[in-house]
Amino acid sequence: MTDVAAAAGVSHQTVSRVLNGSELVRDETRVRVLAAIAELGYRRNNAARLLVTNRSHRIGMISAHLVLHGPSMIAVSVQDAGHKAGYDVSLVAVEDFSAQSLREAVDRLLDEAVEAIVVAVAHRQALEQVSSLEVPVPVIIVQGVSDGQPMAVGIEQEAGARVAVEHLLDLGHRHVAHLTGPLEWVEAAQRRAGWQHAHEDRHVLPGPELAGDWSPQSGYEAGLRIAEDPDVTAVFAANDGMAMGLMYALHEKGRDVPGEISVVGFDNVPEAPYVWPALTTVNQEFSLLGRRAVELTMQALAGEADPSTQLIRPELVVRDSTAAPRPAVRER
Amino acid sequence: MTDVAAAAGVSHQTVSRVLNGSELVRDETRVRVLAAIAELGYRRNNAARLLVTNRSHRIGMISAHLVLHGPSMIAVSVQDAGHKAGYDVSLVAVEDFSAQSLREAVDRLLDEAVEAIVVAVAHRQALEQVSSLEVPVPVIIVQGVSDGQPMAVGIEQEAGARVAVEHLLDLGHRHVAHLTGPLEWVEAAQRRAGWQHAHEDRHVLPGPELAGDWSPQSGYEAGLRIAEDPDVTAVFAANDGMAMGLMYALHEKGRDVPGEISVVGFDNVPEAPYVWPALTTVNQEFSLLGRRAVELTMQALAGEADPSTQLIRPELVVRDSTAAPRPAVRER
DNA sequence: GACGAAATTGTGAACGCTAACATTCTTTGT
DNA sequence: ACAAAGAATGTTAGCGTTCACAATTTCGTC
Repeated sequence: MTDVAAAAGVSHQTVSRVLNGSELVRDETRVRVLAAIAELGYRRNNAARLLVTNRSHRIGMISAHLVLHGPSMIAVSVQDAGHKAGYDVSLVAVEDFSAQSLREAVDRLLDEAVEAIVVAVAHRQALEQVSSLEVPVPVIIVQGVSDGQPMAVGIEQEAGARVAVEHLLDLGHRHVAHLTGPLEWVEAAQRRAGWQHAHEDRHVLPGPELAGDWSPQSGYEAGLRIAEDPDVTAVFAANDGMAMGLMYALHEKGRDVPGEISVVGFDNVPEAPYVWPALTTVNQEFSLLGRRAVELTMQALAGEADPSTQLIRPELVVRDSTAAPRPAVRER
Repeated sequence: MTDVAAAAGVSHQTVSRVLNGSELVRDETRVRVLAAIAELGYRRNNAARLLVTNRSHRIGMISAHLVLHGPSMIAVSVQDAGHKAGYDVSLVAVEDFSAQSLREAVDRLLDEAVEAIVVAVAHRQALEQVSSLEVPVPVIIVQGVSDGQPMAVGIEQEAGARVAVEHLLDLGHRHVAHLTGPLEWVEAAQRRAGWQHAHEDRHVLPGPELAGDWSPQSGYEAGLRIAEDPDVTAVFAANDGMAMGLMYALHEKGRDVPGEISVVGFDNVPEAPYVWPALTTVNQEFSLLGRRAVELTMQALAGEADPSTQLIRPELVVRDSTAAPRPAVRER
């Protein structure tokens, strides 16, 4: 900077002012400085800047299970929205949800001088750990959010599950079976709750509940069992991957989808329209989620803490994997 | 740091020494300093550190199309491997491959004081732009790598494509059609080359070539056309998403897979085993790729430039979407 | 044509750390 | 017991910015 100042015949402070867009510098001077900067290929040292300003323009994100569609989309969208807001985003992936590894993740981010931390881990345990941690910067939650949680933005999982189940009930199915995600995931628990409540509202008992782990493999295994049960005419799987595994098993066992059994997924992965039959599922607007998360972060940074939870409502996408039950089934 | 020094009754330099693991400090003193650090909750300021050492312990990564399976896996694996090597990884996603946006991406990373840049963009144009850019740090390429390219680690796309096509030819198909990715992607071009060469080696003409864009949608459209062509008994799709769209179209048109037409994909996405029929595809070891990329980066940083290209050989995973052609087809 | 206010520019210190060198303690050998 | 070598610690000076304030210039006014 001193070199630039010398080349432009001004003081280093004037160079600094030009760089920071101060009004207090004559146009002519500004031009000279800019020219000197260009000529010398000068690039300002952000470490020095951070040292004195204490503002890193960086936010941290803690994430997990980035191989899964949802988490990875969220990570990308937060990163993107952050960049657009002029912030760098540091991502650290955790592999388990112990107090220790969360602590490490937070520490790593704090070492990078992040101004806020976005937590995108839907594990119940993780969220508890995080909220019990002493963190000297704002913490924003973007997954596994329940209503009334402060500093959080999420997708209304329960509403999404409800509309999926209601769609099936509306088609005439007496009840709907549910293949859950791992219930330690808030998302999974909320989708399950939505499934239950949809039945309760209509005063019918829900169909059988099977436990999955998000993987298509677990969907496949569940499918093998469902194929044996003549009473099941509709299944709501907690994500598309499991729905696909499930349909695979049904095919394998010669059960027709949707002729004999209807299937609904959740997530609307890009492949969903192209499995056979095209999967009816629930679409989540991840990019909107990222944008909202960053907006909230900016508010927190500006001190305008808005404690209300922002919730985004997902919507059902009807395709070919759902249909009315066969008349045969309805005879009584 | 001064506070810690005071609390421990030593000079700030001794604290610095403890923090940097210097040998030149008595055990007893070290313990005192550590205690003071713990008590005061002291955390060293990396900006100040970077300012004087000029080492950021950060590497940058330029990526694109993070919604796609491959790029996103690569991003995650590099990030992960980087962390394990003690480096933070800054990711910036580019949306087009103009000189300008690449320049911006590089500048953004340089502003973050990265010590090296990993480029994970398989677009031919992007790679050309990047190599023509003046970048004051080592640049490592991890996608769209061709043999003999310096500072690069990649997956042998052509070999992968070859083994896929040879599998089909071995099953007795006379030739194999190919659904390409966008050919500006080096990957797509290489897979296409592998498909061609496999045919050349056996002195047979390749089947028809159709242009796709990675999306299941484009696979679906290609599938509609292939379904009309009685001469096509086997298709090699350049990625799994297109393969899935393609199979969907074939189903829709009543063509049996693999009975009438065999299909091979590329990538081995998690859903591949659970589409119907389970997709034969080519598996790429992304986590290995990330590790290798970081190894190479570390070498470059240490000045041991190894100009040889590291290539990883992908392997075929045979599932149910491929079979010998029907005898009917082979009658002549 | 000189006065004051506003606009523009400059000066010195500080941010928290490490590098380089200086100093003070311990040993060790005789 | 004393020098010399080596181990452990301390001192000082930056790294490249911005901040707070001081100094200088410019301009409108009478």
